[in-house]
Amino acid sequence: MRQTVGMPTPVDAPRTARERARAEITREILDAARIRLAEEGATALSLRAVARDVGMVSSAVYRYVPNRDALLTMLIVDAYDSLGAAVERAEAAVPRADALGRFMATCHGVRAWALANPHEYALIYGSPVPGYAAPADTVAPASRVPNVLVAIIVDLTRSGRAPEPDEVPAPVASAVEPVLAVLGPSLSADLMLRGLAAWSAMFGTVSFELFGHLHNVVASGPRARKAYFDEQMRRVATGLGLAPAAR
Amino acid sequence: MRQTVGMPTPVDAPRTARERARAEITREILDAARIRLAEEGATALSLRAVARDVGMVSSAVYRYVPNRDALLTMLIVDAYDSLGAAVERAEAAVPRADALGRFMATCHGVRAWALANPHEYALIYGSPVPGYAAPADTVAPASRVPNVLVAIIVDLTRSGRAPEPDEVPAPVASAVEPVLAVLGPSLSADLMLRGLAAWSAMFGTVSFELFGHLHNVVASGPRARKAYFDEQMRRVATGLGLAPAAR
DNA sequence: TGTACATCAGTGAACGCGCGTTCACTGATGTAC
DNA sequence: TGTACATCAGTGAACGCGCGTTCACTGATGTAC
Repeated sequence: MRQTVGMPTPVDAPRTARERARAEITREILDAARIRLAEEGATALSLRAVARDVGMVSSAVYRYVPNRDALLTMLIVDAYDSLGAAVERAEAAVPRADALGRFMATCHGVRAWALANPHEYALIYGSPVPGYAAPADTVAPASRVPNVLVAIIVDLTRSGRAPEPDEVPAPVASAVEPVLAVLGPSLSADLMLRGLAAWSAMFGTVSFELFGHLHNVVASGPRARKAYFDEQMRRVATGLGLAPAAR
Repeated sequence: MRQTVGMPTPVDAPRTARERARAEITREILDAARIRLAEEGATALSLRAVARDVGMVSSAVYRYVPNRDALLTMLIVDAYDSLGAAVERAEAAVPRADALGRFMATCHGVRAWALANPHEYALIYGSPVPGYAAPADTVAPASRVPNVLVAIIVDLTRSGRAPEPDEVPAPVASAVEPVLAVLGPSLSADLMLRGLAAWSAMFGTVSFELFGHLHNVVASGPRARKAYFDEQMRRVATGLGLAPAAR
């Protein structure tokens, strides 16, 4: 259940033929579910349809998945992991000292993944699925992108290039205490607020594009859309204190 | 069908008893649908349930609503209008010269409405409903909030207090041509980009809060959440060129 | 290495459910003369 | 003002559908001696 598709855990590798088959079929079920999700969206996802796709009778799926909600959870974890891995990869390809480059790679990594996987994006960043409550398993995968952003900001402060922190009103400072405690004990409240703003702007901009709110607002060609996103993120980066000419 | 609930059109008022009854029952159906929507979300919305709520047999609803998609469209138009009216009201209460105040009133108006009507918010700003394509009727109501923002920016430029426009790369300038043509022929591409950023940040921040992404990030009390939002929007305002001490 | 038993995967039928939509119908309201 | 006909609202039954989940079952795979 905690097994991530495409990333077979080296420990706990299946030994017997039965275990091998079980792991493989579980993967097949998740793959089929992901395709269904991509084609019809989360709410139309049904166990019966998935069963048909993998060539089983519907009741047989219950050997692998306890129920529909569990399947949704797996897909959510999967989506967060897939997005996280893609973004980490994109960001890691940029030299550590190039903070602006790392930030822009992160932004474009998120957008590219979202455009390639719109329904999975909607599953995790769109309206919550009604009647479904995300369990704790999703927290860690969901933190992968924020972690990347925090790392960029922390590196920036370590290198002494972060902007002088502004004063933050006391109620605001205490409002961001939870995230400061978990992610960035070394960061000022001001810098964390900038980071959160960047994070919101990034996903807000992607969501607007993906959910159709840029229709008749930004020219619809892929190049125009990308140029628009790039420019907006560049401006966000400036707000974060990432100088256009890094170093 | 184009009749907006709560705002009976003075022209075309119903004359005969039959017409009066028809208008009233149509309103009852929409009200019931809105309540269902608020309680269970858009995807669970069914014509049969609405029929039960208003005390009719399911087939009778078809006298008033052609089908389920049409009902969804009415609810979407309704939601945009309700949000637009609330925001216009909040913004209009601030003196015209106080640009920052008008902007902040707009932001808080959006957030307050969203918190009060989470499912309606999700309907219009969350994941698109699968298999549903918004018709043209929704364009005008959807523009009410953007129109408010544009008016603030236009007033700002008229009064000569807008920031000096930055250079904008040519591909970006042409990307925002559609919105410049429709909403702000008098605005520079740079200022329009700032406005779009503010718009995205505003809804991005509200969506993050409403869709649960601030869980364990920003303290969950209503006061902390409001303080956080206020601070972020204040920073966005600064980026828009709205000085903290207006005038 | 061989046998007896336990575990597991997958089947097929069934349960009860709610959905959107159509259709022929009754009875009430409106309209034209 | 009164009557004959047309329009409309609402009923009730039905169609065909797909869903999640349970259950007793067969047959294959694994394990202990």
